[in-house]
Amino acid sequence: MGRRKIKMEKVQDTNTKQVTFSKRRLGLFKKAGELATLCNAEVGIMVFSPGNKPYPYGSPSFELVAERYNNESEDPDSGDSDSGETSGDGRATRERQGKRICNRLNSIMGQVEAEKKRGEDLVYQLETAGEEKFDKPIEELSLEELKEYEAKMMDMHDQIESNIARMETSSTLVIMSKNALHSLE
Amino acid sequence: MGRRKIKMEKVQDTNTKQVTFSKRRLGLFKKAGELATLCNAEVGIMVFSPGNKPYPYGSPSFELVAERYNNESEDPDSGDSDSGETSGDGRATRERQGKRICNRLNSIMGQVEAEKKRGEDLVYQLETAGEEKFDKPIEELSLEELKEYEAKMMDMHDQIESNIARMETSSTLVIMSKNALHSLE
DNA sequence: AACTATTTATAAGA
DNA sequence: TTCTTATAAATAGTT
Repeated sequence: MGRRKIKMEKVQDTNTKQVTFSKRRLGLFKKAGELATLCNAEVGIMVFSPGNKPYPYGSPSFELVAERYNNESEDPDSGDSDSGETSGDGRATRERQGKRICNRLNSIMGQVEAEKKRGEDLVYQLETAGEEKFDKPIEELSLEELKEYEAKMMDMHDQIESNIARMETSSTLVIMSKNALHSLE
Repeated sequence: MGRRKIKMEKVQDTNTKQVTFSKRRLGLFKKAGELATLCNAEVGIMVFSPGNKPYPYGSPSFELVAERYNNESEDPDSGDSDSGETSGDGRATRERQGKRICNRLNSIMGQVEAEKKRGEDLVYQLETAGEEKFDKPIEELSLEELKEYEAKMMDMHDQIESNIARMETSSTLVIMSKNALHSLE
């Protein structure tokens, strides 16, 4: 799957092995998430790196999936019945449909607003934690590790803030769409 | 990865969903085996189908990997970097505590990385959809298009909510980690 | 950390 | 359903 085909045996070069592990672990987790999303399945993965570091993944969470496995043989009760889509009404009810969609969009807008506020609180929390963290000197190694975590966390914040910003843009589109819907009535 | 690109949402057709589940579950397991072989890692996977049937995979075995995870949650001394400390006096105990928390943080970060990757795909999809809608006057948006757009917004909302929930966990752990490290002084 | 040349996975089709 | 094939996606080696 790359420039060359590789033999399915332990990668010898330490650096290459580390890179391969990172790439493939991420790829594996992505595939797991897609399986969960596409097929409405639950997936839990635990990976131990050659350095014996644990890397869990779970949808909804590794703990829940593992727990469910442990509790197996409890309830073989299974009900995967999908809620069937109600078939369309007559064409004359277009207006009512439009209003229903408007309500739904309004609801979404509310959730977006709440999400935004929640994200801001979170950023504040983490920034505070980050500042306090460096007030007092800690053991060298631990400090280094914490710095690393902080950097990763900031990246994550940027990512999420960016997502929220994009959602705002999308929200604008939704508002415009709502106006378009109104014009249909 | 096939004849056509598919949307990352629940497959509706029951038969198609079954086929997709089988193919992708096998693909996931294969990838897991390759990761284990190439990188000398240990991998355990548990999948619950939409029909709630369990499909375990493990290298060396799901049970062993899960058991190891459970053991290390309680005995963090088997973490990656060698501290050389094996006795159980107060300082060593605190060090273990700190390391356990650090390991946990690393684990969560790993999961977040994977989610981030998926989130980026989602945002891209949403943006693409938004641009397409701008190709024509907003008044010409059909109800179908609006519904589609709304669904994508919901997906994105779920994604962001999930990311934020994980961030909350992470920030809590950072605070705990900070406290634990302070207690080393 | 990005970037391609390739290999690999897989969505439809037979 | 199992097999095939056109295409999307993952990634090995590179910069």
